[in-house]
Amino acid sequence: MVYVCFMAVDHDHVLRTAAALLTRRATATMDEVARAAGISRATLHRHFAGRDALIRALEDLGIAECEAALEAARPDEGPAADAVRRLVRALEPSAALLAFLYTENQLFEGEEQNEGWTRLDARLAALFRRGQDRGEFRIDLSPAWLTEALYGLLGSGAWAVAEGRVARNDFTYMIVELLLGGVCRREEP
Amino acid sequence: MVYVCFMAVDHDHVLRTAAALLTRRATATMDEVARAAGISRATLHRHFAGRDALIRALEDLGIAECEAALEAARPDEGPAADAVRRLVRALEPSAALLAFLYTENQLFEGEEQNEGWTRLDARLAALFRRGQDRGEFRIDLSPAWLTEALYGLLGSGAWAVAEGRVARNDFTYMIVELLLGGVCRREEP
DNA sequence: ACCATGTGAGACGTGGACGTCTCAGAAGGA
DNA sequence: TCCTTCTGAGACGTCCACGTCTCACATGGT
Repeated sequence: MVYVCFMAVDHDHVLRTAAALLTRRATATMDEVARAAGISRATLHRHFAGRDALIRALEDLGIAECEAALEAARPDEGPAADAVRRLVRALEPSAALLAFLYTENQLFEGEEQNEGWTRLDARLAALFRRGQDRGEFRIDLSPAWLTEALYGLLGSGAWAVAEGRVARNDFTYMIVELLLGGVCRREEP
Repeated sequence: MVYVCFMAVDHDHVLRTAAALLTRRATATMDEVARAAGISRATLHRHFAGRDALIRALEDLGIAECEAALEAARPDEGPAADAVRRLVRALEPSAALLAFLYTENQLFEGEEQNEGWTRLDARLAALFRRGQDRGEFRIDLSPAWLTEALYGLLGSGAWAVAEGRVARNDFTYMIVELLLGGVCRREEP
C-alpha cells in the first residue's frame, strides 16, 4: 500500500521537452508538446492542468534556472565585470527559454507577472549597481536599463544562434563583449 | 465619372493605428484593431484581406520606415559611430513596431520571410562593417551579430519604455551608449 | 432628385485548439 | 494470479477568432 510512482521524474522531462519545443515554435499546440515529450495529450493534461499551467511551470523553471545561474556566478565576488562574464556563461543554456518567456511576458502584459521576475530583476540590477559603485561601470546607464538590455541581448543571441546567423560557440563571447565593451574600439592603454 | 476615393488616406491611418495597438498587445483581435481605428470589422477586411495581409502590410511599413531612417541617417557619411547615433535616433519612432515585427517573425519561423529584412540586414551590417574598416569598431564582433544586437536593443528599449521602466527621453541615449560604448567605464584618455 | 460608392451592424458558417471524459490495455507490485 | 495505477487513443462538446455575406444607411457627386 505504498505509493511508488507519483509522476515526478517524467514531470521534469516533459517540462524540458516543452521548453525545447516552445522555444523554437512559440505557437506549438498542446498536442505537439505532448508528442514531442513522447506522451499523449491526455497525459500531458494530467501533468499540467492546461496551457496556462504549462507556461507558468516554464516560467518557474526559467526563473529557477536564472537564479541558479546567478548564484553560480557569485555576483558579489571580485570585479563586477568578471561576475557578468560568469553570469552570461552560466545563463547560456537557459537563453532560449529566457527569450521565449521574455516575449511571452510581453503578450500578456495585462496580467500580473510572476514575482520571481521582479526578484530576479532586482538581483541583476544590484550586480550592475555594484559595478557602478566600484567604479567599473559607467553611471549614466541605469541598472534597470542594463538589466533589460541583458535580457534583450540574451534573446537576440539565442535567436541568432537558432537561426544560424552566428555560431553557437560565440554566444557568450559576443554578448559579454558587446555588453561590457561596446562596439567601439578601445584606445590602447 | 472620375474615381475620387479609393481608400488610400484611411488605409495608412488604419495601418498606423493597428501598429500602435498590436505593438501593445500582439494578440489583439481583428475586431479590436478595427475598433481602435474607428472602423468596423467589415471595413477592416475591405482594407486587408485578412490578418495575414495586415501583418504583411505592417511588415512592409516597418521595413519602409527602417529604410527611410537608414537613408536619413546617411550611413556612409562621416564616422560610423555618428552614423549609428543618427540611425538609432531616426529609428526611435519605429522601435515599437520593430519590436513587434521582430517577435512576430520569430513565431512563424517556418515560412519564408520578407526579403526586405534581408536587404535591410545587409545595409545595417554594411554600416557596421564600414566602422570596422575605418578602425572605429572592433573587429571581433561580426556585423551580423551587431545587426542582430541592434534589433534586440531596440526591442528591449521600446518595451522598457512601454512598461515605464525607463524614461522615453532616454531611449536613444541608452541604446546608443550601450551599443557603442558598453557598460565599462572608459579610461580617461 | 437620382445613383453610386463606401460603410456599419450583424448574422452565419468554419476551423482549430482547448479541456473533459471514457475505456481498454500495459506495467508492476502484492 | 489478481489488482491497482497509469497510460494512450479517441470521442465528444465548447469556445473564440476568423472570413464571408447581406442589407440598410449615409455621403457625395451629377
